[in-house]
Amino acid sequence: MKTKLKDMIKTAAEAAYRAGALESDDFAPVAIEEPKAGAHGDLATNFAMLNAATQKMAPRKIAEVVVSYLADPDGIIEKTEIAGPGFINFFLNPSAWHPILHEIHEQDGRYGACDMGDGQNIQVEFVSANPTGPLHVGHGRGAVVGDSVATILSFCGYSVFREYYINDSGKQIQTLGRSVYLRCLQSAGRDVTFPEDGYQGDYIWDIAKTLMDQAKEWLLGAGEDEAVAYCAKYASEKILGGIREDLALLGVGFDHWFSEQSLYDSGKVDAAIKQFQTKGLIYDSEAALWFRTQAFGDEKDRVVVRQNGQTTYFASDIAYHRDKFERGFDQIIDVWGADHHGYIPRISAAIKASGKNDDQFHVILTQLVNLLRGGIPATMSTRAGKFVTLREVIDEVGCDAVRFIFLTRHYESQLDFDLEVAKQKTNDNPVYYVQYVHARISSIFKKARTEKGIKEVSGDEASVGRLSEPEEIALIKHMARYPEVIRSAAQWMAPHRVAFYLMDLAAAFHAYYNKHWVLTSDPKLTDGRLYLILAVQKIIRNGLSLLGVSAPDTM
RNA sequence: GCGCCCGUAGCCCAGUGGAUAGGGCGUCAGCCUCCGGAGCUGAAGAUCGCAGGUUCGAAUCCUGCCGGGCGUACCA
Repeated sequence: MKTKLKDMIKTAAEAAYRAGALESDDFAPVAIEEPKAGAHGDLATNFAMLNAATQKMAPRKIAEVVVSYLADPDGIIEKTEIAGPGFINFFLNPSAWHPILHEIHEQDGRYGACDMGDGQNIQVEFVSANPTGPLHVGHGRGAVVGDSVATILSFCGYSVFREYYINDSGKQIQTLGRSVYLRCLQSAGRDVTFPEDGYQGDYIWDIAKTLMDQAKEWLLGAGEDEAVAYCAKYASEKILGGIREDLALLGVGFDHWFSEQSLYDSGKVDAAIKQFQTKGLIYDSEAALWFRTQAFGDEKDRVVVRQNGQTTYFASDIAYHRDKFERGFDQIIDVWGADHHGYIPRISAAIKASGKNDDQFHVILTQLVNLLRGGIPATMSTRAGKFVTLREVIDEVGCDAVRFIFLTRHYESQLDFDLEVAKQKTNDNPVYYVQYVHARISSIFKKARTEKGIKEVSGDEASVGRLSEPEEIALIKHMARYPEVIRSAAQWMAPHRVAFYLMDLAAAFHAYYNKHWVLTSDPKLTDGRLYLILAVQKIIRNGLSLLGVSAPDTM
């Protein structure tokens, strides 16, 4: 509808210029918006104001000229008004909105999709939590945001690849192995001290017990290095398996789980360091190797190989991000917790040093999550010892509610996640409000079939033409907005826009439902209304699927 | 100190330079003879942190300040 009107305005302005009524044909792009106040019409444009300078005319005068040259072959405009500083307000015929319904039904699950991405290969790397402990609720936020962004981008024509980077190498895995090993020794009654930097959680005890059941003799007899290495491998695989399960429960899956260790095994870390060394981007100082990140905008240079000869996490990350581009991705998106934001300049520097443009690299920083129970911080858990795990939250609250709560805030605002609120089935927790629309419509159709004997909905002109109630037109107008909401959600990588849209649509539906009867004694009117609410249901289902939330037929 | 994010009604949050700043919770007053009340209608409630600036127009852009969070490793 907006594009249609846009074209009409552009055509009118050009016609006015040819007729000599306007001074310049250098027009600003036409922007159409929906006025907040109904008295300002269905749609409006600030076209006249934007062009006041180039036309050297008063905005209201320009508006008059444009309106007088406006052609409306389809008769969609009921009337126009010039208002305020020079807005042109359009009041449309209600019937002008009817074709939207056919569009929705024809495109069905693809309604709102677009080809914005033009098939570009885009990689979304998210979660990537170290396999040294269970996921917590903050990881859950990154998982849900990353997953939903990926789904939306895919819906908008990008070829999306989801990836999880496993930090299965280096110091923290060593520490994990040592922690497990020491717990094994302790459980065998050996008097060993457990270091402060070891992993304290109860899950380490659980793993140690399992290991002792399986290989007690070997563990206690083997050399320490060998035993620690074995424990590290066993524990990290075990924990990673748990992480996969937790994410699956959240409806999050990946195309590839990328091993950090594989970068070392294939020599890609060494290769990256060597190549940057020959380019003079890595230098030797104080017995360590430094990357010249400062030359690319970082506040200081960063170490890639430490004095002790070990590479840093940054070294493998350089290799990893190079590898991403070598695999042919046009765009890469990293979803990180906000506590890693200081890492952006150095990764960005590494990418620029590799000859890539850093506008091909985008970081989504999800702000931290405060877990509460009834308003009180719920940092302590009865089971896991240290913190409440993501798994416990999903088990208690449910996947749909967890996802929706994460997606009803912009990822850049901090989030208080209250377990008590998340379990409530009130409008404090709007996932149910939206799902309820879907279930309610299913229920109406069930009733239509069983009690009215209605087999199918025709949606022909005679029935759709009966849709003239203000609430009906409001619903269709709302649904007409859906495609641009999706586009903006993709453009800004902001799934919360979809969530808020769905809540608004749900409100419009509930209001309609409360005021008007769908299953009337008039078959044509009933058919039109069923056609209308079926469209609403499709969009609710469509939108929820972009958020990874289910659309139940009964609740 | 420096860097990043956030300050919008009692509380939680939307808001793409546009007209009278929107929802939800909570509060108050109402709505079921019949499609699911996990619903609807109405009311009260805001100096958009503060002060400047940019322009026809600023919650939105710029500068400074004040709050809060996070970061500032040869940790990950």
